[in-house]
Amino acid sequence: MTIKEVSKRYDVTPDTLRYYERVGMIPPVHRTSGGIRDYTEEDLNWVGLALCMRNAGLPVEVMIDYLKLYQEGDSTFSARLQLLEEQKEALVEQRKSIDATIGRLNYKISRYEIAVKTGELSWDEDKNN
Amino acid sequence: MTIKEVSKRYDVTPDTLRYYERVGMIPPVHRTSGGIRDYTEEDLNWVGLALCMRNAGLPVEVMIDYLKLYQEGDSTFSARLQLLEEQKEALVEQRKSIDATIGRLNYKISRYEIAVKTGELSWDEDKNN
DNA sequence: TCTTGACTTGGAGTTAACTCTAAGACTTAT
DNA sequence: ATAAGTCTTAGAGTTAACTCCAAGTCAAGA
Repeated sequence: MTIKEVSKRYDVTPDTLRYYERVGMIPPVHRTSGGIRDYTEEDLNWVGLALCMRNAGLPVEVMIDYLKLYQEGDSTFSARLQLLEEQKEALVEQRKSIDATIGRLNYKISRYEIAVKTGELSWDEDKNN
Repeated sequence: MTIKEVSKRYDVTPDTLRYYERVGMIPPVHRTSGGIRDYTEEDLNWVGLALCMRNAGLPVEVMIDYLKLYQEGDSTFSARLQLLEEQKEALVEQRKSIDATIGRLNYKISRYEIAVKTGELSWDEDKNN
């Protein structure tokens, strides 16, 4: 599969795919005899994992570290487990922040819905309008 | 309340507080006669709102736009409502990405827990280790 | 074979959000 | 009243994560 096709399938630019490979977020991608990238299923799985992590907001550095451990072989199982647990915890924390903000936005939205109807914003002990 | 105290209360640097004010994420903060920042309750509420938004990952630009609308007065109620709804939707989407990644991490974690015990990683139809 | 368009690389440029620096003003304790 | 420490500003510097560019290579059609 060409870089163009992969970029369409995952909705990401070819530049980003080359960047991920260059910095070591994914292993070197298979090439044709002419040196052109030809993604295998396994390459695609790595791309999918990298994008999943990035979409959730985890740093590029985390995937680089994970790939390094992976490439060092079976002796790094527990290090990989620890890395995964730490990143999961970071995401759980991030989800808490998001939920808190959604709650705050919901409150404001309900007040603005009324404000739009009545023409005035009701009094609020918490003055963040 | 001094910038130092505010920075401790919200666990953020004084530089960041000045930056938020400078770019217009929060209104100008009250000053002493000598020109030194002296945060009022209302100033603190704005700081709290700005940090809440930023912690959830919303861009600085969003808070700047919101404050501009706020400062334009009552004629912007519906624009503010729309902005808040859009940002809430963005957060709901972001939470979905996070949940998907947590799910993927949980699966990997469970496999690595076994791998650490047995010394080998069980076969996986999806090859992202 | 020649042209056209996509691919390659190394390296430079961009954007967002801080973060730091320098030079000077304010405040507090002696 | 003076020294030490904190505050002020404008503006430069940093970091993460792309994103773009130039010069050249490769592949497919006329």
